[in-house]
Amino acid sequence: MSPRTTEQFDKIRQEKKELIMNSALELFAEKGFHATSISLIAKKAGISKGLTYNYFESKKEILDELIAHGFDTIFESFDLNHDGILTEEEFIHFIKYNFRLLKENMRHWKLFFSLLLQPSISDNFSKDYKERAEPFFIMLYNFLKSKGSTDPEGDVMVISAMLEGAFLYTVVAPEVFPLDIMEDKVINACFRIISKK
Amino acid sequence: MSPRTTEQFDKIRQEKKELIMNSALELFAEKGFHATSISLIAKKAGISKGLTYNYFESKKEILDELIAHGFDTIFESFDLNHDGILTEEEFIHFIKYNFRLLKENMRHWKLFFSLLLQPSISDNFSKDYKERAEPFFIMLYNFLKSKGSTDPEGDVMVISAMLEGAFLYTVVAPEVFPLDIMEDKVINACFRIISKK
Amino acid sequence: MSPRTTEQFDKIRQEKKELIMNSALELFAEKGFHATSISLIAKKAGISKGLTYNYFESKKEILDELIAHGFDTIFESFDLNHDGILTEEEFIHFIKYNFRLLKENMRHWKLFFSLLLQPSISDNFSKDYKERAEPFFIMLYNFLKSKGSTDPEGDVMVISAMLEGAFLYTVVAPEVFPLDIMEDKVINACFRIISKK
Amino acid sequence: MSPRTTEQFDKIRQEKKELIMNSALELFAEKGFHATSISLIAKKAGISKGLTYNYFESKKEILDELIAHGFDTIFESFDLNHDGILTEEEFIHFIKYNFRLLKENMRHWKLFFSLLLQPSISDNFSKDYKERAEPFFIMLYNFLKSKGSTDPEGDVMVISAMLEGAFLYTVVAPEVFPLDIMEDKVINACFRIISKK
DNA sequence: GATGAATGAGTATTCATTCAT
DNA sequence: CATGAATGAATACTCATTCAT
Repeated sequence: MSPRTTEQFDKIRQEKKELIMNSALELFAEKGFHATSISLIAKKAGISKGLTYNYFESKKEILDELIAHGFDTIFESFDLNHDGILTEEEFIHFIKYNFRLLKENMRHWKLFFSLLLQPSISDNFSKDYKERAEPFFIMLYNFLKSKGSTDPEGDVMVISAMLEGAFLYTVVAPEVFPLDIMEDKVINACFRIISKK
Repeated sequence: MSPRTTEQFDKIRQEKKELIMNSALELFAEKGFHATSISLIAKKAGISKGLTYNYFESKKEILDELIAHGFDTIFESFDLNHDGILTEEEFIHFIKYNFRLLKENMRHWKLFFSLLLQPSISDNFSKDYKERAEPFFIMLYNFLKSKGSTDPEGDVMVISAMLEGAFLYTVVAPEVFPLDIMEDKVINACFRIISKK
Repeated sequence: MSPRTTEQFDKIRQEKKELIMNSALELFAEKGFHATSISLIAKKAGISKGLTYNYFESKKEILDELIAHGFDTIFESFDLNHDGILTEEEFIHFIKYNFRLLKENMRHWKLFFSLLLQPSISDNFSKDYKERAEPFFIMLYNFLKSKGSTDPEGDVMVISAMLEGAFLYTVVAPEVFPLDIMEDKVINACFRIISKK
Repeated sequence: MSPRTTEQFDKIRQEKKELIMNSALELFAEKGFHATSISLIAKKAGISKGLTYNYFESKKEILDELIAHGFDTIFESFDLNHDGILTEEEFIHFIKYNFRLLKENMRHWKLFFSLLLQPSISDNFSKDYKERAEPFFIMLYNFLKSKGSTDPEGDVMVISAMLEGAFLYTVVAPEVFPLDIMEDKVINACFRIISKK
């Protein structure tokens, strides 16, 4: 009977917000942004349509927060403060870590791929995405250089293309390209690319 | 006074249909199927909304014809009746040929990537796509085996992932990943993967 | 090679016009005026959409001419210039004659019933219909009076209601109410109504 | 501040649904199904177009519910559980009762007549209608037999034709065939048909 | 905070009608 | 006379968003 504390309210708000975002993420990833209606999101979240607008200004804002949150989940956690040089073991760990992130955030990735392909949906998703991915490329570049690559830039391109392609395949046709198998093959191929100069 | 001949009508129909399909392809590729309205397609084609329905039963039918036509353009021309073994030169030619196809059909590819990510838009696009791509994988498999690959299946995976990723990058961020540069890097990387056992 | 005479042209025009009207009648009777498109009428007539407008100003005009022609067919031919008194035999003939007209113009009747029920389609169909039917009622009235009816007006009402109902049933459910059987029953019932005062 | 209770919502829904159905019935009866637009229904009901779809899936569904409701109103209330034999008084009451139902549901009848004439609008309206009318015919048949009719089937036909015709006249031209007058004439005529063998 | 009724702008689609040939 | 491409207004229906309760 005692009034809830501010903290409790905040917690409830936070949880409800996440509930909505999760529902939205699943639907956006599966059906696309435009084909997903607010009604559907609300229904999936088990709340009323109107309540959605208590937490988000618009459908677009849900997407924006999903993008922001997805970036944080996928890239931020991706803590690359090693100014130093990666060993081979660390590189392997790095690739594996990325595959694990993919596995855990499949729907984010699916959404992100869609957004990359449809820039009109989210104005500067593409730009933000590139900025976020930057450290990844730098790290890869440094690693390849340290390994003696004579064309580290080109190697970054092909390796990240391979990774991106592997991710896309995994997201789109997981039954044909199982993640765990892809992972090993990709790591192995990376080393073949690196070691052969 | 006298009505147009059948040939004249056929010509008009042919041309107008292509006009509509081109407009639609560009918009579908750029904004996505759902975000593209018939009005917009008509406006881009410089015709009235109603006329669109003189040529296509529905918006979905435009997409279906685009898919069919895209498949033909991208895969059919892709004549892989080499039962024999590819030489290295032929392999290089094959990769280059694919990059050329990509270059010429950028918008088809963009559309196709989108459709792969949103299966709900076109019921069995995904299945059809896989069927069409099959010969490609077989050819690659045979080539890798002929080159003495101890894991041709795995190599097919990583190489096609690299190609797919390169295609995706090229389509999505051509300014960062220029097609011509990618092409050379990819060919080079393929050989490094192959030769190193 | 010799140019057709005016008469030939008129004949062709007349025939084509009838062709269109027949197609339209069938469709209007079956699907209703609004649910019948000009395209469909043209297709059924085996001509082009545009040509229809060479013979009729509008879809509405086709209906108007059908109504006019239907009136003529159903009522005009119905030559009741007997100022004198009908014998019983003549009355029987009269009823039979009407059933025969119904049989031969089923679709006109179907259309007319529809129009009676939807006055908005044809502005004064209802008025015209009543005017046309007037002589019929008068004749019936005179006949009943001559037969000694004490309430000829009332008898006109019930007998024409019975006829109208029989017509409606025949048009709407001919399998349950076969025309030939209805005919005998109705004639018989008329006499029972008349003779019993 | 607190949201409406379920009861409040139910009441609103109930009332608004009836409002829409009443508007639709009036328009369908007057102009026909195809000539009545959703806009018009909404305007007549004093609500927005969109709201209509909050209550009905489609225009067709409005019609279906009107038919179902009309059947219930016209036939269900029509309690003919007399397994026994009707007296003449009961028969008179029965006819009068039917005229009263007609009077109270004029628009339903008008709509139903239209639907009978255009089976394409509602797939099995005709079948359902016949099923619903069945008990009526059986009752009439039994009554006529009990009165010593030598051709009860034929008498059912002509009497129901007369009733149907009277209904149609009343619906279509109430000013020429006033319901109350028709009623007496019809009852009277029925007895003349029956008593005369 | 929570509900769902209500709105209005937008979307795909149809169709009577026009018109160049 | 004849064709069918072309138009534009209308129609059924959807959906993000607002708001009274």
